Amino acid sequence: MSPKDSRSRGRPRSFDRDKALEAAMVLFWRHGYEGASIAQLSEAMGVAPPSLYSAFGSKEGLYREALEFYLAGPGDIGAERLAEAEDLRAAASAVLAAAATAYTRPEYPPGCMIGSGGLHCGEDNQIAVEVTAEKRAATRRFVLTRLEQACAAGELPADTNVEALTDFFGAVVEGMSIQARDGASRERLLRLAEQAMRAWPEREN
Amino acid sequence: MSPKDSRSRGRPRSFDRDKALEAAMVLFWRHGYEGASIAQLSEAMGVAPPSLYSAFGSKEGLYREALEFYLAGPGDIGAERLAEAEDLRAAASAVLAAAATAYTRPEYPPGCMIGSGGLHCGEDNQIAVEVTAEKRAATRRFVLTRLEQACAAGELPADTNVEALTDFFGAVVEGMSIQARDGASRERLLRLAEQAMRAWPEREN
DNA sequence: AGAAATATGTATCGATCACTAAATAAATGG
DNA sequence: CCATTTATTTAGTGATCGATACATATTTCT
Repeated sequence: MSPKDSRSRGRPRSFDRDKALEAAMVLFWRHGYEGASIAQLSEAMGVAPPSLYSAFGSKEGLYREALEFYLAGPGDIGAERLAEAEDLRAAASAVLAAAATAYTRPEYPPGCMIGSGGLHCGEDNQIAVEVTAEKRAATRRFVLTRLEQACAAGELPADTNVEALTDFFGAVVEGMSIQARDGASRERLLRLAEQAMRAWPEREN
Repeated sequence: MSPKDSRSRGRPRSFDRDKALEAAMVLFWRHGYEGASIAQLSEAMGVAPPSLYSAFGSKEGLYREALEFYLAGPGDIGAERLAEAEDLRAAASAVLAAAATAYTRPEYPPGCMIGSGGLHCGEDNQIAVEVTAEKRAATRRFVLTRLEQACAAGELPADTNVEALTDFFGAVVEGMSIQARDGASRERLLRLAEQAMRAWPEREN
């Protein structure tokens, strides 16, 4: 099952699966699911369509793997630090700063592949919309769970509306992604994040 | 030039241009520029392709007119009230509330056709991305100008970073649009907006 | 009435879409 | 060596894309 397992039978794959995935990720990132054609993907990946389909199953399968590749690579803004940090407010600020950095990497397309991706598709490709939305939803669930814990532990004022704070936090991240796509600089996004943190409750104790 | 001008020569148009535009707007709104095909648009508008092209020139022309139709109709969140209101902070809050309402109308697709629209297209359709981004940019320019005036007039604290506040405000609106697309209720968006307003400076005088 | 102008319906256009059938190449197992 | 297995190459599949040619219908202008 694992790729480095004892060499399986048959002709070995002639391309680097991760390098191909990286190229596909960039194309989907920049042009969206429908905006990246198999012909373009095939060319950018250096993999002819039959091999592409043999390795990834379908365009949808390739997209799903590209999303995972993104989340584990340039799309990782370290949201898990919310769960580890002692100072939750500082951790939230650090996540926003990481987003500002991640969404303005000169070597990658601007914005977030997930936060502002997969929003629109034709009727035949709604699955791509759903797959991307589920990634956003998973992040929001994670943040909400963490904020509920924090509220119970007194790290947040007892009257905090954690759902509203979670939604707000997600909206800022997603809005930053759109503004990055519109050309906002890293510094500008960092100042946006600083402004947003004024809505984050201060510690009480 | 005007449609109700003295009847022009030639066979009169047999469909209601605004009704057709409304149908096109809804399709573009829900599926995006590339996700809405001419065949779907033609069917939804009740207008065969030759008449469609005769009336709107091209798919891009139809999209541009649908955007204007949207801005003047269900997409109007009353941003101009920022310029008129005495209490700028209350006006900003009202705009966010109007956005929460506009993005969750049961008779229309969720979210904002512009705020979270036209973000991704194939290389041949980048013009649609640019047209939509320019609408977002125009709104940001308007808000920035207003906040600069307010800062000069003492309606905002003198040390306010108006650019950061403008970007933040836009990000919240755009993030609300994405969350609406993801199924957030109107009430939830209103609470998000309320949370966001905590980052808006209080009056000093 | 007849000419000019504009819109409509029918029937497509070539290009591109996601995807694959068939033959060939390159590896392992016996 | 030969069978088996898997990947690659070549050359396409039918479907749909945005857009249009052409003939016809309906109006105004002279």
